[in-house]
Amino acid sequence: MDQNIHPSLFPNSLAASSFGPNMMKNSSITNLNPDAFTGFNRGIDHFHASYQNIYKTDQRSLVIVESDQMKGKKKGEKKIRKPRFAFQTRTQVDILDDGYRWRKYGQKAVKNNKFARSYYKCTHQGCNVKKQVQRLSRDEGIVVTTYEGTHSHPVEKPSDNFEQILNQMQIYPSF
DNA sequence: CGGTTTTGACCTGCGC
DNA sequence: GCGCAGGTCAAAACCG
Repeated sequence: MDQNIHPSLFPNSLAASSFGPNMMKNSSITNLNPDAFTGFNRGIDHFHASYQNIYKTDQRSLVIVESDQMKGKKKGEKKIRKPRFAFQTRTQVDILDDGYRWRKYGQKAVKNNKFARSYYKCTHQGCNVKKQVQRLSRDEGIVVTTYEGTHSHPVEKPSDNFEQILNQMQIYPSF
């Protein structure tokens, strides 16, 4: 699997639109630690991640992954390539409020993981953005959130900024 | 009552 | 083809 470090903070606008613009404020690169990917990759290696960055904000660590999707696609070119972004968060809270409204539509047990993965869809009409949330069993303090698709509408709760989101998290010693 | 969560069934891709 | 793993559906339960 490729493990190229992507040079830019956010390669394109998709990241910001997926996470919500407010979530990106106050983020900055302060550390890069490839070792942190080991457990992360084990969890979602079927995504064929090609770019991986670690972002640290305050005491909490975030991982941003831009990934290819559907490496082996069929001859019919009907498959649309949707970008997927994942980040991992050191938190004890599973539900991270990113400003969008989500409806849970599934939950599956993951192999080699004692925690289940949850599947969510954006409830806005006509917006088929999905996300999935999964806690690593090798490090219960880490939650991986994966976004797929781009929101076709503005954030529903613009008042929520990144600081408020961080306030929901528990401070852990990083790495 | 309407929207959301839960949960087992169903589907699909992939490796053997 | 079969079985496994991941992803989705949908009916029932839940909840404000």
